[in-house]
Amino acid sequence: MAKAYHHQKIEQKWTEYWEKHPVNVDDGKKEKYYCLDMFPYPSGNGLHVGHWRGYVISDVWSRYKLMNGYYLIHPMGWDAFGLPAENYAIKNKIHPAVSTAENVKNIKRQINQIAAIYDWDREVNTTDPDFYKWTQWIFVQMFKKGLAYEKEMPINWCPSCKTGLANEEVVNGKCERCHSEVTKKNLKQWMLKITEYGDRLLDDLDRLDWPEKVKRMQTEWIGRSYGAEVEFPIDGRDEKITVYTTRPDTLYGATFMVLAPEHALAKSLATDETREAVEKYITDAANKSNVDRLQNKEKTGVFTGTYAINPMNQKKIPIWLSDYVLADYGTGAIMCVPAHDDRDFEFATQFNIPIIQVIAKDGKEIGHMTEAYTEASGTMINSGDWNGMESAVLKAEAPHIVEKMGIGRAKKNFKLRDWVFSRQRYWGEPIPIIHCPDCGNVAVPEEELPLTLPEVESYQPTGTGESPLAAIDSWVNCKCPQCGKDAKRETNTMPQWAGSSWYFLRYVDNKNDKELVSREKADKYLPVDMYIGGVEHAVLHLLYSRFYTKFLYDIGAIGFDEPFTKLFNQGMVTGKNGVKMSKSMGNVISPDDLVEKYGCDSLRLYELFVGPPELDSEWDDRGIEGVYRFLAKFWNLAQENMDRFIEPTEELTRLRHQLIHAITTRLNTFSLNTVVSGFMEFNNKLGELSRKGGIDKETVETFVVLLAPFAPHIAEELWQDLGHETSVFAEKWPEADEEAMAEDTKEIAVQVNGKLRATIRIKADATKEEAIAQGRDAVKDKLSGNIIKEIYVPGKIVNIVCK
RNA sequence: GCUGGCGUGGCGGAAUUGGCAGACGCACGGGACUUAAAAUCCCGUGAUGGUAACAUCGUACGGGUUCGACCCCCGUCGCCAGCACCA
Repeated sequence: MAKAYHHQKIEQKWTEYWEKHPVNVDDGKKEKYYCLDMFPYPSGNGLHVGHWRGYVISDVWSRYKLMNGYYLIHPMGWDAFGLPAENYAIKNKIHPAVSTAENVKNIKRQINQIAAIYDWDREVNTTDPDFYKWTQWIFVQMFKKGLAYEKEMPINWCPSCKTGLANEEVVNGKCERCHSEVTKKNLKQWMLKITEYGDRLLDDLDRLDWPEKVKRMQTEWIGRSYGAEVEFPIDGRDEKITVYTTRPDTLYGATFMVLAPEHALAKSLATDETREAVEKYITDAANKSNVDRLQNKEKTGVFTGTYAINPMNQKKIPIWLSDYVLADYGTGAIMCVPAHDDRDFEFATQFNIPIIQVIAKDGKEIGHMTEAYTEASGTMINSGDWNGMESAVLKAEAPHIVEKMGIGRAKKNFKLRDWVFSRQRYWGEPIPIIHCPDCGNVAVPEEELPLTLPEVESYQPTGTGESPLAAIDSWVNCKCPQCGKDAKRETNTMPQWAGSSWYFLRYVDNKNDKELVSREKADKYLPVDMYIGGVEHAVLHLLYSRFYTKFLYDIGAIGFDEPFTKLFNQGMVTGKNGVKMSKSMGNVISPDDLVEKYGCDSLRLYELFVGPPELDSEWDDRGIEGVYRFLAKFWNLAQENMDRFIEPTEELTRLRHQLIHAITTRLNTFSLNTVVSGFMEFNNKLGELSRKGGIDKETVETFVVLLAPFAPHIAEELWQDLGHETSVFAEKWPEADEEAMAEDTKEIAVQVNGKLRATIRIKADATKEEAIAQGRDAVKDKLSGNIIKEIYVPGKIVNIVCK
């Protein structure tokens, strides 16, 4: 009786073996390969099968690279600052550090069930003072370079989380985390000047092997545009209003101007007649919530009573206020060309403002326009000297023309805003700044870092815009490091993104107490070759990390300026009907029971088999039975043949090489679901051959080697049973031999008039004439009329066209 | 509204990118083994007609290009994602 497949026994055995005999060792000669998972937040809920998927994908890829001769950097750590731990602390009066440590322990246990080859010596935790010392150090360097600055301004405020938010954290006017409606609050904030890196963040996307979708999202988020700033004199005053436009070619068509209600000149433009209405409009606009502004796009506005002069034709144009103009983009003021801009058209129609067409549409002046003509193509009309020019050409030249005229300049703009970096919460890195009445803002001296988070009695956020740290007098009051006078500490903390913006650097040198990473190790092991995680971070974490990396490159801390060479976004695993797994929906599937029942190897395979790795997949527990049966079948097949292997036949050798080829190409294109189906298909074929005449040892061995990255335990056990004393992971990934793969004959389809009528087996080297002759013969009773054409696509098809 | 992606059996999904549609798995049906069940193994399984060989239809819908279209082009519908007054 052959040995039976006991997954628990085997998996335990090899877990212990790998513990003692690690398979991934740095011999100093191998090339490195850095495969990184987005590190998890240690949630109290533990992992569900969706989290597993990403980790399985990265481990399969890592083990594949290992078998291709690389030394792997494949680390894991904890993104452990953040609100859930803090909210838990508020509710249960347990220090976040305590609950976090418990959660880490549990999730680490779960992650170990995956049997991924993580190098736990490299583990990092963003809440560890030895780690956040460097998070603070980076902030200090940014402060010294003027990239971290303090500013009071209306920022996005989540009334439920009671903290300010970055632009990136506001989704459809709601808090990214808790989905409460975001309001505006005027707060003094630390900001990071990410806009200074706008061009590089955009241009360098070209160099990255990332999904186009993510690149597109970042491109749109950064939102670079080219145009001109043009100055419009105010009628009867010495002042000018500067506007930004991407369509300076339409300058002659500007029939009015609109300022954001928050514009510095807004109030002063009112006349005695309009003052009351203007002031009311400004107040109303200030009270409008983000969601209001987003959902209600009907144009509102108020005429200031004042006019500007169109600098091209000296015509007087009315100045209006409207909240469709954003205060914090461009100059907060726009020139309006209703004939060629949808929004201006809507506004002009509503308020009866003249519309002047300046680009001919289809060579014509339309007269009464019913909609704006927004294309920059056509001949200029009603435009003085510019008449007759092509608008597309003029669009590019106009910025230089206005510059020469002394009324403006070429200008580029970004949608990207500086990063609001202060959080009014407890569980984050304290911002290492001291406010001195004489010296102003002074950085905490580097030798005093880390500035540790003090114990606090109440974690409750105050809601006033101050962090709970502000209540600790003994901590707040300090001496200025520069002049020694009484001073106060900054009490805001950093956002959760701070630690995750650079953690991947620390893994390669996590015990260094002199530098955040040594240049030697950074040069040797970085950057990350493959980064695997969900798409939800497309513009948050991934943009911030790129910014941090570029900054650290600029100050010479590291020698590369893009952190992640290749990115893979795995799809979500959902419950029935595509519903996201969540505690409240009650549809969370824990991997623990499945590992117990079917084993780690089966769950690993099923995580891949459930669907294409880049797409969302619905979890169905029943499907795991299928992969379990496959493993058990393969196991039995191997065991039964152990003492009766036959010599390799030509067919077996061919199949073996075809398998190598199929698995390798599918693996290289990340088609991991079809890798698994490929294994199953081949296993079925082997079963058949085994019943018919037997199978050879080499084929089974190759199968085991190929299966190893996917189902490592069963592969090791079978490898040992096949008589090997070293780990299967010491094996080199096999190569397919083209010649051995080739078949002497091939089955091809024969069509008549494009319809399948027969299949024939032809010699692989058959000539066109031979193939067609054979094909014609096979369908001779299905031909009617005269043959007018005969087509042969080598190795694929014969098609006979008759009429 | 704009941009991008997708639409294939009862279900999850394959199809070497223009060449035999539905691989593989689930589910279902039949059979073998068993006192019986479970497990396991074998066979079948897009629809319609036919005892059958076979024929016709079939990749959201309507058209087109081609010897040949799930794949390319034009139009329509539906779903998903991102952005959302950025001038």
